[in-house]
Amino acid sequence: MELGTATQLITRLIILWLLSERPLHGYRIKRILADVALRHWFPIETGSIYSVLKTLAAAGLVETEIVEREGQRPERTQFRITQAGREHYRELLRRAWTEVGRSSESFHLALAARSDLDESEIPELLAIRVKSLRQRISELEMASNSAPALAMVEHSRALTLADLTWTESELEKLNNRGATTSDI
Amino acid sequence: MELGTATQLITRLIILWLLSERPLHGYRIKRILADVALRHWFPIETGSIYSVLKTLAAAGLVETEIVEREGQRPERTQFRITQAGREHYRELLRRAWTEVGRSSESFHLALAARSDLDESEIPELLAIRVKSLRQRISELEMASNSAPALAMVEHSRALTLADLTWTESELEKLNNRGATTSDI
DNA sequence: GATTGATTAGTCAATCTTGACTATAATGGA
DNA sequence: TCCATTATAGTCAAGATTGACTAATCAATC
Repeated sequence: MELGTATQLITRLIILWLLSERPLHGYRIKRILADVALRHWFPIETGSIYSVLKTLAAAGLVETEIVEREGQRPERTQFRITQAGREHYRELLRRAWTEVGRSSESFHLALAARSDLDESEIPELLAIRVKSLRQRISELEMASNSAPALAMVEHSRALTLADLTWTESELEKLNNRGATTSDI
Repeated sequence: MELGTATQLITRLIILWLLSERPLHGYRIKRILADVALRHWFPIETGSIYSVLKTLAAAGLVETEIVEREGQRPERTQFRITQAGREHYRELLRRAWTEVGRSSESFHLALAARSDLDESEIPELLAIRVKSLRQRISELEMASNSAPALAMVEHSRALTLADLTWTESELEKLNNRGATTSDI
């Protein structure tokens, strides 16, 4: 079975990841993913959960386990990962380990289109970016550090730091240039 | 006017970016974006171009300039950015400069779900990742270096290098551990 | 002048994604 | 006891995205 977009890959991967541990119903998945720690890393909308479950079921990667109800609560459909699902999941995981994402960042467009804003705006904008990056880093430092999360956090921190370094040096270049031009 | 997904933001931004320079028709945009250098950074599918143009037109950010034909070729609808479109464009650019993307990477899931693959697979997978990252870096080094592209390339290179460093150190940790365990 | 292949300009059905909304049940407080 | 609030479990219409496909023209070759 083929996958479409990058979004789709990650969404399926997340659902399969949760189901690989134990059978779950849609709403439970929704609640698990709503947890602050997870939502931050893997944001998925409510609708997508059910949509993806449906697709996975159609592909035989997941199957309806039971339709049960607790007390007079609404019915809920529990899903269980199949053998095929487990194999697919592990295959997706291998790809996730090896493939380097080609995320098209809007910041890159900003750089390419630099001349479309007043050059005088750029230092302020970069300063805001620096602030955002610092904020992100401090968030990461306070992040929960259970063992598996730790690697994620550290990887993310390393990349964000590199971004910060780059951005700061760009900003400094501008400030120096600005200083020399106006001081002479 | 509000924007939905991150995908949507970048797609609109790209189209507005191209239109900010001169009026274009859909197919021309398609060809411009099909160029290797651009496709690499900002991949957009054919269908999305026309879809986004339609949305932008409905929002008054873009207007149909002329429907012309060259010789007996099919008609083509040319679009021109409006004043509102220019303002929106510049606003999106400011956001692109300042906002730090929260891209949900599947590699992070791979790290979180590390125990779902055999630990013995991990070194090979990391080695492949290292190779992919090296490849990406050498691609970036050969990349076209017109002035606006340069900043993009350097930023990307800095982040990819940080990723490489992180991944290599992770791999080395594993190799050392493997060596000591099996050598004693 | 016929055939083949590339180019042009875009369409559209299938699929995916979003998030506001529904309908019921349990809970807490006055 | 009654009412408001929150929790449960999901639906669905509206919008976004994909990419294979169409239908015509032009260019080159046989």
